[in-house]
Amino acid sequence: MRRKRFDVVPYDLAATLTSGQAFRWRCRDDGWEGVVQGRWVRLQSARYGIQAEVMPPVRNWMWLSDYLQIDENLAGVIATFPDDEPMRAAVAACRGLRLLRQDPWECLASFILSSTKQIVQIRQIIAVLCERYGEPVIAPKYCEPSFAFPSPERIAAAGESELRACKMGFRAPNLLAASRMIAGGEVVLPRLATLPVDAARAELLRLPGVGRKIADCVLLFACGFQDAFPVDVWVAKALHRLYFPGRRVTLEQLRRFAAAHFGPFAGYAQQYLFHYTRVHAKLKS
DNA sequence: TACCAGGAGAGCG
DNA sequence: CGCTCTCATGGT
Repeated sequence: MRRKRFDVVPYDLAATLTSGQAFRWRCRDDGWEGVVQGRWVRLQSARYGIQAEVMPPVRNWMWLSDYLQIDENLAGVIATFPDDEPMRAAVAACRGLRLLRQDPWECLASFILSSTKQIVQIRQIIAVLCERYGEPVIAPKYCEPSFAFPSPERIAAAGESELRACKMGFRAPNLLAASRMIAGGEVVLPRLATLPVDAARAELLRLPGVGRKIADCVLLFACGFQDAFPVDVWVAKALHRLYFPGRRVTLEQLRRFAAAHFGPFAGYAQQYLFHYTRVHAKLKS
């Protein structure tokens, strides 16, 4: 086992890993276990930040510090948020919540599977998908077998009925067709980060099952476009309740408001609103 | 049981 | 345009 200490404060691991941006982290013994770049990882929060454990060999830690966005200046990000009551409340309630920088394919596939599903269910579908099609990953003996996220080629080689057997329902044909377009080089995901945001979004929108919301999730969570602002049912509810109480507002109006109101790190602000709203909904019920 | 879930896409007036 | 319906499945 190789250990690494990341000095980064504040960093709320639990909130970050369970706030609906990534779906494969599991809590065990006061730590979090997952797979990043095909490597098994265990993370634990500490006073100084994060303690990481991986299996040897390890050449460097860039792949992990990049994924965790260790070098992001969180205070600087938050300083760009609008100084209004909703954002103050969200920031106060979600101290240390951060955005990850994920693999574009895993992110895209995960969000194709996310539509009209609760986060618990999304996690289940993805777990089955990885068990059936992912390459085995070397993990400590005490762990049950773990798997990498399956490649687009591997999913493209599956049949629609096989995928439906993973409980993904009507999302199966979308995931299959998208996999085939990626595997065939029709859309090149690693290139998206080098494009202007509108061009990158247009590329994603060519994929079946990918509309504005899912495209924005991939742009934000995987391509580094920190002003991308995915509006899902939760964020729409939050924006409506907090900024347009009692008024009728369309989805497009909410997007335009968000683009104008939340600044260069709008996507970060969105994650705070999303998590804040969900935690509060949970407390109220 | 009924309703809803980090939507997309087609069909309609 | 803007609205409605369907798609599949399971949690609460």
